[in-house]
Amino acid sequence: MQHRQSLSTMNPTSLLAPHAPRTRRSTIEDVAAAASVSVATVSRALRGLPNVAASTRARVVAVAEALDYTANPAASRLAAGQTRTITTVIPHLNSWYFSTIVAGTEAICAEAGYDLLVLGVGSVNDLSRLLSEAYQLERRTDGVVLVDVPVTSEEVQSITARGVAIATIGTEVPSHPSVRIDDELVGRTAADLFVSLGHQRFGVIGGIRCEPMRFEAPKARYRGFADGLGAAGLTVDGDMLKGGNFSIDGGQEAMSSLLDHPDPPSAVFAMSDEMAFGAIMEMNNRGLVPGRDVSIVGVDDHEFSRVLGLTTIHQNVADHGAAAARLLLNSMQAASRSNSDTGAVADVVTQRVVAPIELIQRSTTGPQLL
Amino acid sequence: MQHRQSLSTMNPTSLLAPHAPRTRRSTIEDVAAAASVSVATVSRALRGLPNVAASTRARVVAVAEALDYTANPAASRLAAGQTRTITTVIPHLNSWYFSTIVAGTEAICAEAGYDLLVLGVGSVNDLSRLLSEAYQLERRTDGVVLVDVPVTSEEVQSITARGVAIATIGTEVPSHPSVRIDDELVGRTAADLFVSLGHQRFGVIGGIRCEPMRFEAPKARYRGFADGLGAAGLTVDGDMLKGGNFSIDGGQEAMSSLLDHPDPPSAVFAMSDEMAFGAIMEMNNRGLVPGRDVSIVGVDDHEFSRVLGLTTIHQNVADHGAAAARLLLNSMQAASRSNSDTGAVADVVTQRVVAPIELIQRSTTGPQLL
DNA sequence: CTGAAAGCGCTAACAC
DNA sequence: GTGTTAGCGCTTTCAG
Repeated sequence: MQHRQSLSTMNPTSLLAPHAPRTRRSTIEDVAAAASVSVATVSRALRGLPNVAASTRARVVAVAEALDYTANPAASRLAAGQTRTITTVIPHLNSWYFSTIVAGTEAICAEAGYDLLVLGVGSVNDLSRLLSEAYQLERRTDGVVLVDVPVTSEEVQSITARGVAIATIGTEVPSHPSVRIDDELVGRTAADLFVSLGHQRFGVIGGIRCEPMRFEAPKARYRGFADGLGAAGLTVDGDMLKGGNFSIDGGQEAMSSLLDHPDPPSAVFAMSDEMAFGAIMEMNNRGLVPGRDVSIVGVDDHEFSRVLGLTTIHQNVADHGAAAARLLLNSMQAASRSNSDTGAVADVVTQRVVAPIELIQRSTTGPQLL
Repeated sequence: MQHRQSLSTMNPTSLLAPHAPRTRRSTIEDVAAAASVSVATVSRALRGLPNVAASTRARVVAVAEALDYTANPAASRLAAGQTRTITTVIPHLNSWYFSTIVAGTEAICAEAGYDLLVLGVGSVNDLSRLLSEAYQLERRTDGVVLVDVPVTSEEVQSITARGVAIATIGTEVPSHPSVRIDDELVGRTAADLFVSLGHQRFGVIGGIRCEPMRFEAPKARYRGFADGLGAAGLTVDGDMLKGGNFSIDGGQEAMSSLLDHPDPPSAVFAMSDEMAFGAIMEMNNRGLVPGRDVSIVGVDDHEFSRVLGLTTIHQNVADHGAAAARLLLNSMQAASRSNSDTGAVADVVTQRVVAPIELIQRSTTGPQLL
């Protein structure tokens, strides 16, 4: 299969491979020829490497532009062993929280010239598929953003051993960049609010249910909530903690069982807005008015929260996605520098950012009556 | 840089390229050697091509499995000119409608062993970036799913000319597979509902605003709505059609101006649930009760619609994403077959599916009072 | 049905 | 600073 020759000797489209482009693309050789330099120089010039005379670089860049030349990604990947692709690994795609994160990540990747691969890991098996040798993670991506996916240190090991960079959102893993919020503070904020409103009987809708609780966030939020109440001499009953599965339906069921309790709560802390929505639905069904009969606070500041007037603890989710992408890119860059540098690389690689949160009071919280 | 040799003569990790994997991967040559066949045979066997003895194939497959071998995607891409990647092109990532579609598409791609690239095209310029020669669309993807992105036939031309397959969602382009709903029927359904409830004064919240209306759906929905009313001898005032931008805020503003009208509507057709949510917010602000003071119907059956009790016209968005992915995959397959076949390929390539819709009555619609 | 060999388009030593 | 050259790991003619 000799493209060049067939192109010059016969109908160019006749015998090409099934999916071959119908239009001839310029290659690095074309640019080299047109700029009267070697392909190596073109490669260096275009990638901004040192060891290229400014004048040469300018000429090469100009020629490349004129020829609409860009390196064939497959070829660079094969030759360099890098993919210029990063991958977001997410539990569900169809939830506001996750898709907003992806949006933030996508923006940064696009800006940096990286492709973004999206990988849903609904069940735990999916993660192991990703980690299996056969999947060839390192040949598909230079780095992964793990979004609220719990990983063991062996799993992290197995990823880094392949030369794939890691950043996490919502969780932290040792010696890798991460962005998260202070989940204990989230819980404490909710508690403080309820305490200040004079509530005394509390319910919590968390994430726990059947699943062996591998997620840290719910635990931390609960801890913060209990601590906050404790500071005011108050407590939550163990049986007032219900699992809501971070879904609307789960939130509704949890609220239902909370309200069925002989001594129901006057204030409910839902660990996500979506669960709070379900809880509010259940209140409506029972003719209860949020903020009057029962107060409820959520977490996230989902775009619909203001529609319902939900009091919530805001976090800037899109920013988290973007920030994690930036950290990941930085760490990859630092890692590659470290190979040429002499030894000790600064731990820019291990930045942990704890993003701010903010209580947004709307109408679903009010003072304890009677 | 001779990997093989350095590996056998020295510390394997010492002189590798910066990002080279730390663990040696098996290559097609390893498999060939272990199975005592040529690399060509391995390649054929593993890809299920004909011209391989069943016994040979079985042996090769077994060996490959034992060695955890999978082809290096970059190498296959370079050699074959196919990427085994498909790309979803979407206006916004952070909206329920779009992210749900992506979720559906992702599932199918994963199943088929394709990678899924996500490309946001917020503004129109982004589309032209994708189409620019320099972006090398065909070297990044084998096919694109255009989700509600309006394209001219020149743009379609430019994509197919590169050998990239196309499928669309929400729109149709000549001779390419698509999945959409019957937008006129959507409008008519809304109209019929209002008519049956005895309403006479109508408002419409559509997508139009400043932007030159390139989108077809809003137009078709409006047409259907007007037709449906017409069949009952009713009409919509031209100044009762407001642009809501398909966003919550837009819906709220639109509703606000509708209600400010001297003779406000008793029934409002919002072309998306999200706009309906904004509209309901505005009603709440004014102390109006949806379904009693003003009826409103949305489109989509967004997951929050049931929280608000919104009457809406349901469409199965996740299915649309999956269906489009399947059609795209099929058409790509058909296209590659057509190169080896003699002539005429069936027009499986051009399937258009019109997905069903369903009216879901909840509490935001009620009979006309007084 | 199978093997040999020529690329795909680029990057990275290594020499000059 | 720049050119030469040897691969990266696969696919695909072309012979047999």
